[in-house]
Amino acid sequence: MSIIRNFDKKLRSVGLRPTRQRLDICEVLFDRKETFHFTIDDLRKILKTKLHTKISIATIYNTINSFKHKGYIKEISLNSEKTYFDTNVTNHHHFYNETTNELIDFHDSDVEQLKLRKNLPGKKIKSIEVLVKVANK
Amino acid sequence: MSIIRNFDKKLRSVGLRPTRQRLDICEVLFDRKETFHFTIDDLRKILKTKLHTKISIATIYNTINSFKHKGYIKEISLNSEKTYFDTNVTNHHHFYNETTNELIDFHDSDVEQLKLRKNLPGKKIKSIEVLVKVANK
DNA sequence: AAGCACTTTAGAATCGTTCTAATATATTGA
DNA sequence: TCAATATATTAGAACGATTCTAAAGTGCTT
Repeated sequence: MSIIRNFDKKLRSVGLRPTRQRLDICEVLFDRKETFHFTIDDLRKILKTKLHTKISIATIYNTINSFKHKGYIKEISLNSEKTYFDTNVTNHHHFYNETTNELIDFHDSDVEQLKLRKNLPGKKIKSIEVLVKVANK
Repeated sequence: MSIIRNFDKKLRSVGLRPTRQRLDICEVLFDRKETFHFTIDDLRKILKTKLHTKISIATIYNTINSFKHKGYIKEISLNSEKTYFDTNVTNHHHFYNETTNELIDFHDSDVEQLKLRKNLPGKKIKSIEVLVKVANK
């Protein structure tokens, strides 16, 4: 059972046709052990240089937006010029290195007791994200 | 001692000349009891409709960027099309209502034990921000 | 009041992202 | 297998927030 086959299923199961472009993007995003943080431009460069595949910028945006809506990736809440995405969709948080623009994961278990004392009546909590900004000493 | 006088001092103390434009912007941002969350466009509208003052968009951006660098306001880490600023520069966090795009403060004391177990050698922590995304039920 | 530094301004430029509508590809059903 | 239909891709235009440019205006010092 090839990886391609898996991605094929992964796409079909959420109603997306497994096109060459989407399979290539899956390969970059999901064929790896570690969490992957990326911008659209990062992804575009990897597709070009590592996979030698040319996908139009519109398709890259379309695909990434689909994947986000389907829950395969998530957008990181962070104010930078570019939007960062994360292939790790589990509950976790980030260090953001302002010197290098690098993102590093940390897990719920790395924070003590993230319990809110305040609640908002009539609202439901969608997510809780912690962002720790750091700089090189 | 007028408010204008105070803003005059506030500006001079960080090396900014108290121009009409900057004083008008100070009035909108700082002449209020509550925390103020705003986008550039919010500010522009208030200047126009409430103060009946016309300030070029370039000046609004320049001033807000100066105020940010001087520590009089801060930018909120949040991925939305527009950048949000906050006149509350103390340690605190935000609820972001995705239904209404509204921001609501909550304080350090509203979160239990925000202590990190993980640390990054060779880095210094600049800020810790918690963002709780909510939606209307 | 003159001179200099700083500030404001309109409009152009930039850049990330989305839109458009024409072309191509995948899927379905006969 | 071969249309017919639905979905996807694409180049390039458009958009929108923000920054840049360089010319004109203002505030401050002497």
